[in-house]
Amino acid sequence: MTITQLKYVLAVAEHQNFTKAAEKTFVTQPTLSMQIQKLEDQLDVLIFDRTKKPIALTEIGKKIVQQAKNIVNEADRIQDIVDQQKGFIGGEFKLGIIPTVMPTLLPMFLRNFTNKFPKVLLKIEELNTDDLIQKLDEGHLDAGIAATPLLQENIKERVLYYEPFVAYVPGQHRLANNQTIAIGDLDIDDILLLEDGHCFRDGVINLCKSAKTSLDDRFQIESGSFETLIKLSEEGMGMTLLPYLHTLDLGERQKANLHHFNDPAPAREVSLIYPKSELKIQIIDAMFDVISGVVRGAIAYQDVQIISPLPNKK
Amino acid sequence: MTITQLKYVLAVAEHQNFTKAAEKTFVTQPTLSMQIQKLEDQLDVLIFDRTKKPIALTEIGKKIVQQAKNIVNEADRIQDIVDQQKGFIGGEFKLGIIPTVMPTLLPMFLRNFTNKFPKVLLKIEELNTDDLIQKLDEGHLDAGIAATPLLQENIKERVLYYEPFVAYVPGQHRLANNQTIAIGDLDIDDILLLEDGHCFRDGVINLCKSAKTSLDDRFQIESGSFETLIKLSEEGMGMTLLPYLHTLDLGERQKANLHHFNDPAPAREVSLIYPKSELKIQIIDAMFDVISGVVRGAIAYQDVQIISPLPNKK
DNA sequence: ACAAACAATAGTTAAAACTTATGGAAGCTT
DNA sequence: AAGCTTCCATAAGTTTTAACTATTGTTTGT
Repeated sequence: MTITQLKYVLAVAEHQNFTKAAEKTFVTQPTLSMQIQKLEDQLDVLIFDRTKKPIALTEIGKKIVQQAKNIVNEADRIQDIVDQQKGFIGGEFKLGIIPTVMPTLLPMFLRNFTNKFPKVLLKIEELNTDDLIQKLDEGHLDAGIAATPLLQENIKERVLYYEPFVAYVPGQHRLANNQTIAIGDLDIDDILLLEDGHCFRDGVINLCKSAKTSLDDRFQIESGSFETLIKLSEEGMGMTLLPYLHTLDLGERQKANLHHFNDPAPAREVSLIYPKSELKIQIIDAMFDVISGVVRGAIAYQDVQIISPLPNKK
Repeated sequence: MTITQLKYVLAVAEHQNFTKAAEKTFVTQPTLSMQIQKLEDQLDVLIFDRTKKPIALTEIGKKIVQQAKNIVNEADRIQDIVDQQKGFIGGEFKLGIIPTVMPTLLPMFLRNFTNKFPKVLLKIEELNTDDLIQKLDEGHLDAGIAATPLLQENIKERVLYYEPFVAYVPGQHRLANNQTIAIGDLDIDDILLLEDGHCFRDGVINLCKSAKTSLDDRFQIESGSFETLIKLSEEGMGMTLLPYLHTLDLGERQKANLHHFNDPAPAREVSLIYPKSELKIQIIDAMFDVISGVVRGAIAYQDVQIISPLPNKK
């Protein structure tokens, strides 16, 4: 049994297809067939049920895949241990970022980071929180940036910053004349929300719940971008809430419509999250330091009230 | 990097000698040299410091060995998972037994076990408790039989039986006329002990401590076998304590010198112990069942007071 | 029934893992 | 200090195996 064989098994298990798995592992399809057969012979079990379409794992195959993941992960850590000992910061690093953080945070630290650690090959992906957690668990990502706390068993969180919610209230809105705004002023039915799947949406819903109203499921306009929400808001469809960093990019005219909350301002906690296994921890450390340094200049809020990003289950 | 290479590294790390490690891994010494060099090249670190005599691990080498142990153990478990799925009970099984249990317990279950599970290749070793725990941790043993509780982080215990202490009091001794005996009657300075390293010795010392006296370190006769202790006892050197199963082998004349304790009789807890990793758990289960079945007929004590086998640290 | 998709098989090649034989350094011995 | 032993590295040759290309065999869908 070799580590390579186990990697092949994992690839086939993941793609449920020998040909695709072969591409991903950079070998030809017959190589996969043979090596996996050899492993099956040696263990004297069938790992895959080849009669099913698409190909499926047998009962014991599932257990073997689980264990193979352990082994391959542990094996990968050896290079990591060596890198760490040498203080080497490099290699591939896969980072997932939630959509509502991506466009504002990434430009702030990306150049800085790649300059400082040129040997790290960053692969960045935009993912919502659920997918992010899943990919971290599966080892497809090395780290992620998301709103926290997530209360996940196998994931560690290191807080990068607290980003206050800012209300965008167009001129004709009932709250337009308030200098500042209180959580109690909010009415969920009056607020434009991002479409389902964004944790910022869930954060806003939680915020309003904590105020007074209970969300009932009547018609609401939802969109995937804050730009759209702002436009809709100006059309008189209601107010909306933006994360603080997004407000920095607005034009002067739009900034006039911003209303900050009274202290303690509601805020989301944005963290660097990564598996407890701490694979590539030295790169994670480096990234944390860079982002913290960059953000410290941009966000100076002290007195905030953290709003949970988790959807409220019923 | 291959699992084989990691096994080679572990072998050399263990034996601190390429030649011996080569024998143990059933390859020639140059194979080891080359494969380990290859791994070192690939990782671009030195795992071994070859200038030291005997050969030593480098700092990073220690970390690599630690991780390699994980990987190899996890890899071994795959075969185990398959065996378990198939309900196959077989393969090599290394069992360590403490000296004071070995001669009485082993004959009781060995034949029974090998008959029932002919495909298990039992390798039994006599070891004192400390060595046993260490070898379990290092993966050199699959399970052990020892006096418990041991309070070890990585070791599970399953109680096989409670074995009462029985006093052996020769005719001329001050306690010879007592029908039964109480813990309070014991005087540590008057009791013949096994030599240092036996946990039964520590058990007896703990027992006497719990009675009244504190052990002071003046001259005592100590021996490695109960037979010697009995002989010495009959020579008038004092009394001694025996584990119950040992008393079954005595002649009629010697049995007359046995004095059982009042209830609750002091007893040692004898358990099957094994690493938390539960490698080969199906064989462990089988062995537990066999031994429990055999012992149930021989030991029927209910009301016992468990004496710790751990040496009392000062 | 035919094409497409996909895995298995056959045959071949290059790499690797292992062997035996040998060399060289370090530590003991007398 | 010369000689012996121990022990690891190196060299050269052999065997094994992991990979490739090309092809065949099955199943699925049209």
